Amino acid sequence: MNQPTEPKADKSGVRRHNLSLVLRTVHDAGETTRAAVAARVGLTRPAVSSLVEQLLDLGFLVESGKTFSGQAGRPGTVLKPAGTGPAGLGVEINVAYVSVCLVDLTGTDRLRRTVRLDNRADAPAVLARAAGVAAEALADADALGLAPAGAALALPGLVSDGTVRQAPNLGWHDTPAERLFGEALAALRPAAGRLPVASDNEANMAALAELRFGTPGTPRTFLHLTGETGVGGAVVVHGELLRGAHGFAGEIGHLVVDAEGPRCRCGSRGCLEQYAGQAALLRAAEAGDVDELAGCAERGDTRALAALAEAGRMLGRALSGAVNLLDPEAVVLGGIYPRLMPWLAPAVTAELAERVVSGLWPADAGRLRAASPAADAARGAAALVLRDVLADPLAHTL
Amino acid sequence: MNQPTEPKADKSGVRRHNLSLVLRTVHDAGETTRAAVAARVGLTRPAVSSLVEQLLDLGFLVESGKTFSGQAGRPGTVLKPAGTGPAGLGVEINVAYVSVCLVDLTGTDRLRRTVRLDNRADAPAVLARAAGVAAEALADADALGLAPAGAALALPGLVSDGTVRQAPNLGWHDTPAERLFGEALAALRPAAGRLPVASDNEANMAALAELRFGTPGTPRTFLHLTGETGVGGAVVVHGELLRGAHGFAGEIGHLVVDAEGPRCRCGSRGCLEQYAGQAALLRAAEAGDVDELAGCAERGDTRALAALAEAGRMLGRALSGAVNLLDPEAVVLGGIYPRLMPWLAPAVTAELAERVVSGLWPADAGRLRAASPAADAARGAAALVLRDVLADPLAHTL
DNA sequence: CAGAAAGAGTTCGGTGACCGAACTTTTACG
DNA sequence: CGTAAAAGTTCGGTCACCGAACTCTTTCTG
Repeated sequence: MNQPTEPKADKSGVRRHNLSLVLRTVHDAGETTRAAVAARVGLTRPAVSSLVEQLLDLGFLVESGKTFSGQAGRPGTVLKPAGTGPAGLGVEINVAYVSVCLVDLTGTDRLRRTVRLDNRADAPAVLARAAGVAAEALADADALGLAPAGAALALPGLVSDGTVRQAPNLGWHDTPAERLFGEALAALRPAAGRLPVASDNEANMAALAELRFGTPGTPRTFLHLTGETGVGGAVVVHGELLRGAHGFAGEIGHLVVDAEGPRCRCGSRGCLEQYAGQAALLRAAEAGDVDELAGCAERGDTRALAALAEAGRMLGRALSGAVNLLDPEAVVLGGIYPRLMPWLAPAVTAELAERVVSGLWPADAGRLRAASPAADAARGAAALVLRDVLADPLAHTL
Repeated sequence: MNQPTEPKADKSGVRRHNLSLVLRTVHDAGETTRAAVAARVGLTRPAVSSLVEQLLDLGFLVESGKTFSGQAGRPGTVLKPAGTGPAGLGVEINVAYVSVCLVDLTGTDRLRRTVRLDNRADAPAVLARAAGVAAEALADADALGLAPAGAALALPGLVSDGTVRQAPNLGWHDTPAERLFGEALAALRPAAGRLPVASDNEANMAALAELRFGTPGTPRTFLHLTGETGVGGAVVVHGELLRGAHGFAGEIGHLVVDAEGPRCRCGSRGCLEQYAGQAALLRAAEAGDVDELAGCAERGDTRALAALAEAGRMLGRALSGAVNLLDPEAVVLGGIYPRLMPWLAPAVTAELAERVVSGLWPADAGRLRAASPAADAARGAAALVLRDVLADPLAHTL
């Protein structure tokens, strides 16, 4: 009985909602006019005018010239999301690097800073180094005319409530990452002291990036797999991340594909990760890295092709379960998989076709797709911040 | 770009929202007063008074006496959901029976009518018979002071957009069930002509029933399995059914537990259903029905115990995948399983403990639970209707 | 090259829904 | 019996949107 009931509605709530609605409408369209927005969302033109005026004042939108429709009638004033002002700071911390980016409201990557370093170390130290990189980015933000509205961390592990519950690849355990990062950043840049910090699993962030920056036509309900050392997964339903009860949803890498298979570090046996993770794949193909593997496959190396086919079969098997359970419109493969698609896809597709309840997976083209190269976890993290801004622009002012 | 943008907010929308909010608050509490509602939802007392007055007028709430707090101060007027007026009509159509119930706003089953008959027949005929049973129930509704606000069908198959895409156990295929049922009902009872008809898969309806009528303390994010001829599944996240892109989500029965296992009628191999479905279970235990199976198990029959242990293992294996993917707070087993829990649960629990990513499934008591006997699909269907009423009481008036 | 038509945007009075302060009603307590 | 406390109501104020009427800018028409 103590769950926080959904909030009441009152007139200030109406205003907030409609400000967000108008901002998101302009954002989705890229460019529009007041009248077009009004027609789209069902508000009257005067109401939209008033909302737009406020959004202009606050720096979320800019006017730029007039439309040339060729039609009769007064041309409209073009509205666009502001390229200056509110921005999202995305910070990806991975085993071998930290990558930071600043993305503005138009969705363009205005600044990117990637530092290769070994993060399998003491969590506070790693987070302090990441905060250092972020601080450099923030130092440049002013010159770019950007005012970061928040920071988000993409982390390789189970994340809930701002804490990394476990991240085997980093050797972290119950690390309050948001707090540590926030404190380190505030120490380096007092001006950034009040910057809200969010965090999530890198697979979720990558999925968010795909949603926001992926190739047009990406559906809004999909499964996203990230092939890295292990196999990360995320579930997006109707444009929203499915986080589950504790924020751990999406662990596709530990779906069981062979009950009696090899022991996995998670304690189970025969997890997908043991067949389709980067480590397993390279071992089976006797290749040193993914480039080499792709090269071997291109040259028709039997061992490489067999390893890829087997990995594809296992991916398909695990995915068939996930598809039966979640009924997505598409499955998106990211990380190392896009490069290996030609050799993985046939086995994946075959397995899906055989194992998914019929009707649930019509063999349309494009239901199995490679992640967009533009969609990395750091940008996804920035998108998470921007999503908050779009959801309640007023909250990100002052 | 053509997706229906979320609706604008305006003042009439505020009113609708707050009417729903107040109604749901009273509903959740069972009994309250205006002042308590105001404190709970954050509206002022005058605002709540106005909203309550309208809800009283419309017949959604009733006043009943005064509170006796023993405290100083004027006692409050007790508010309750009306036991007369709006009601939900739930209709479950299964292989061997049709069950209809009328549930009022207090959540009590006011009328139940179950007819055993063989529904493996021509869909229009079956739906017409079901409409007949529903019409009888509606005929009694007046006497009970109930005004059905809608009907919902629980159907054993894949349902989307009011149509049964496939229902192997009934032999249906692309059957426009909502329309057929609605037309048959209108023919029998012209007064019910405008009754909106909804429909969903019976597993989803059962999950909804568990959510609404289950034992108190049922979490709001859970997996629900229904053991019947096959194995149905539903996913509830934060109190909402997860339906997926086309409405087919939740097919847990076809998760693969043994890639080389027996062929399933879905076309795949080694689906959970082949091990833990009623048919498979009875076959393995050489029992005629579930009662007999439970009896054998009670007497320590080795064959029965082995069959149950094996089914439990397979259930656990499939569930571990689903838990890794969805991070629920609990798993609820319904249908034939509650009766078999003592013999199933150990194997299920063991398998979950081994295979779920650690931390994601702490071995709390009550994370694996039997469905409440009060939660059947017909009541779930009625709950679906009532949920709509609670979400927008004004829409169900005229 | 007027004049009409059309579409974008603004002005302005109206309305509905909630807020807040003050008021009334009802109970308990000393 | 007076005071305190809580429930519920009354009433004026405010805010955000609506709708009709208006202005402004462009294209089309004869």
